[in-house]
Amino acid sequence: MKNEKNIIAFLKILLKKYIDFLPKKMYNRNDILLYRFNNFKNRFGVLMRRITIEDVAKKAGVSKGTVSAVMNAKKTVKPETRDQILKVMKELNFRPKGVARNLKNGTQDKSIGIIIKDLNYSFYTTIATGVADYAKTKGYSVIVASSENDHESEIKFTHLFSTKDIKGAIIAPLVEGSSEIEHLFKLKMINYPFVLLEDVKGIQANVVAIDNIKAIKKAVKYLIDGGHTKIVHFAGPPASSHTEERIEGFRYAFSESSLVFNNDMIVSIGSRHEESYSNTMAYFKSRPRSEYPTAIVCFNDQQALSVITALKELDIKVPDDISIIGNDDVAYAKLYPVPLTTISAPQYEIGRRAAEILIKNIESHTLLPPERVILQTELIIRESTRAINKKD
Amino acid sequence: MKNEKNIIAFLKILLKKYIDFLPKKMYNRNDILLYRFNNFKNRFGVLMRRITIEDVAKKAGVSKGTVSAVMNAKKTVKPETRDQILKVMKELNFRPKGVARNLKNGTQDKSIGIIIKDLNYSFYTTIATGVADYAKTKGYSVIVASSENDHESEIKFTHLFSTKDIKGAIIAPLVEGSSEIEHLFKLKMINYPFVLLEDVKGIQANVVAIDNIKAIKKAVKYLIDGGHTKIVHFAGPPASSHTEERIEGFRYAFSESSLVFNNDMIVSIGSRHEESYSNTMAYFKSRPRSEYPTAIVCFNDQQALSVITALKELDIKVPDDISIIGNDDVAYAKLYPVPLTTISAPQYEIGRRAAEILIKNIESHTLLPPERVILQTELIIRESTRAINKKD
DNA sequence: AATAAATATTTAATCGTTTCAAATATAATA
DNA sequence: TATTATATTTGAAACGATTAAATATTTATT
Repeated sequence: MKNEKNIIAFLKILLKKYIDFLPKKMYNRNDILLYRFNNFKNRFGVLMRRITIEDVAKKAGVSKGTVSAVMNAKKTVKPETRDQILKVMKELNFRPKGVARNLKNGTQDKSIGIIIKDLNYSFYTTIATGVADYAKTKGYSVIVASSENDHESEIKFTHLFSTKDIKGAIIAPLVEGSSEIEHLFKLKMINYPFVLLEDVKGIQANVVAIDNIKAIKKAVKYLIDGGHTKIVHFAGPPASSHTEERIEGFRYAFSESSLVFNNDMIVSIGSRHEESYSNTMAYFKSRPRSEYPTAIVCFNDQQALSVITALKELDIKVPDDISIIGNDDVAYAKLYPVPLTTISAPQYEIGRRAAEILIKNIESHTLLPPERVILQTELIIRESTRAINKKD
Repeated sequence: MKNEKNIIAFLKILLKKYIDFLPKKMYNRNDILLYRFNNFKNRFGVLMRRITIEDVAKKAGVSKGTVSAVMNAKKTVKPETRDQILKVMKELNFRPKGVARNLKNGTQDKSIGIIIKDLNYSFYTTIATGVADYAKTKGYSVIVASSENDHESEIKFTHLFSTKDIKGAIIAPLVEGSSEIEHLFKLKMINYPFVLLEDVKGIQANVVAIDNIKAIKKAVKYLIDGGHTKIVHFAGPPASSHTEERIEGFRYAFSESSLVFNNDMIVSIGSRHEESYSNTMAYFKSRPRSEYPTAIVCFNDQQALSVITALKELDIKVPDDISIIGNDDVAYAKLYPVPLTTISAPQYEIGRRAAEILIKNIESHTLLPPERVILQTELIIRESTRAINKKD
């Protein structure tokens, strides 16, 4: 207490010096102080004792038990006592610590988490929906975390889940280069149940994934059978194993045909709209019409839409001049300006299966051996592709 | 222990009776037992003592401290001891309780939660992205929960967040009828910081929202100024206050014009694709061409797309026959078959502001008075609307 | 006024880890 | 062998609430 006063005094001095760093007059003087105080505390680890139920009890002149009773809406508390306690709680801005509340009689609520890569990409949110629907039938709530393709975030979330008594996690892992997977090993050590949505080299774990390689092979074969010879792949973001596998599938398809693969057929254009749009523009502007491909296999539907938009701009007709194949079959792919030929992944099913395995593991008393489920994709033919019959 | 054996014996009997309910031979005999056991336990509340660090310590012949050291990767543990402990942990399938781990030295990680209504609706995921981006600058992680328009889920999630030491929550509240808001009062009682994304009658809290009424008024006025007289509003899902406010705005717009409003102008068609598509079909098939409206103000862009799709099917031209206005300005609205005229809501900004207020509250030592922020929208005119000059 | 019954409050044990000073074992050195 | 340094392990005290049992207080009943 006394120490706290000293710190405040000290801070007042600091404030005079650093007042200009404050966010524009959003706070009144008092709040400025507290705001700074918090910042300072966080930055320099000056610990301020947390307000506990005991403080409230003392100030209100009752026992901890009574305060607890108020918080839990027990009807045994006399109204006047109750009011007094509530008042003190407000005054002290008392925030009971959730974990402590649940320590004694382990919380009832069952919940699992899913870590996806991109919150605004329907591929992942559809998976999450599959997870949520299945989980609900088993009485579990689902919370979603998105790493937004940041490996550090992924680590943070695995830690968060496992320390907050979220019972298990489904993870779309970021596998970059030789990939840091220490956090996954940590989970394994504490027997924390989890399911991966992509294979991760070096770790034995439950996996539910799609067969990207076969998927792309199918798409390429369809184009080759349709008479296409000048085919390219517009690849996705570098750090993704989806990107890698799709490239591999593309390459692989050629080994089974009479055409030969070469590296110029892989064009990395990303999948964010602005990025892939401008990369597409650049690609076509930098080469003569005679060198245009007749077909493009896109990384995903989102990217395909950007490509189609760019092509329209360039006055290249789809599919007359160039055929386009997407990937994912998102909900609105059939509504594109040109209804999109694409590879449909069973996103919802992925989520469902992953949730199923996860919950089985959560509820098992013994450590279960890892499972591996690979789901197949389907080529959905719409209007963005056409066969070429005249060889040129 | 002995009791546990009895239960297993009892279960064996039960099993004989209910063996047919088991999932198709996925488990070996032993697992079947455990699987059923868990089910049984959950269903009838037979509590099986949880495996604790003490069990591990005892079985491994060491103290709790040593086991803890292993779990926390301290380097002071002799390798053989470590291995032995890890082995026992696996054998017992020991899962340390997260909350207990964090009890002593309050977890470092700072996290906030957001409860949205629909994980697959970009309006909300964009808000969440705004939240996440701002939160990140303050060192907070964000987890997302989606109520999927289920009020019970919303309640569950508020409880989940507050008891898992998620530091605060941003909530897109479901306000149905006279609305159950007890859970929000509970949060207030424990001074749990939260921000609402819509006004909720009867509760004083932080709110960051958009001005739906003004938004729709603007849209309707634009149509009326363009000479439209037969305007209808395709309303959204019933339980949403967005739906209500938009209807109100629509109605209100007429009171400021020379046209008169009547209830037939409000058509409830929902916002899920299948639903709004078929409702649109039904709407037009059930009336003669002469009674078609010349303009439709849609609940949101998603719905607008379904409507446009249906109209195409019916061979009604947009905007030549009917003008369409959306709502939200989602990322792909400009790429629609007919680039969509729509009302742009500052989704990202909503998220940012909400996060800002939330974190300010979290970090304040005193209880701050509630804030209310109403953000304005903008009418984005594209190609799905046109003016009518000939009066008919 | 005495007693019983109903209400309200306190006390003390408890949840399952982590922490860290002290104890002990082991290895290195004189 | 005794001494010192180093490596391991132990064990009790936290952490911050909840809860059942014990106690105190008020109200009702005779």
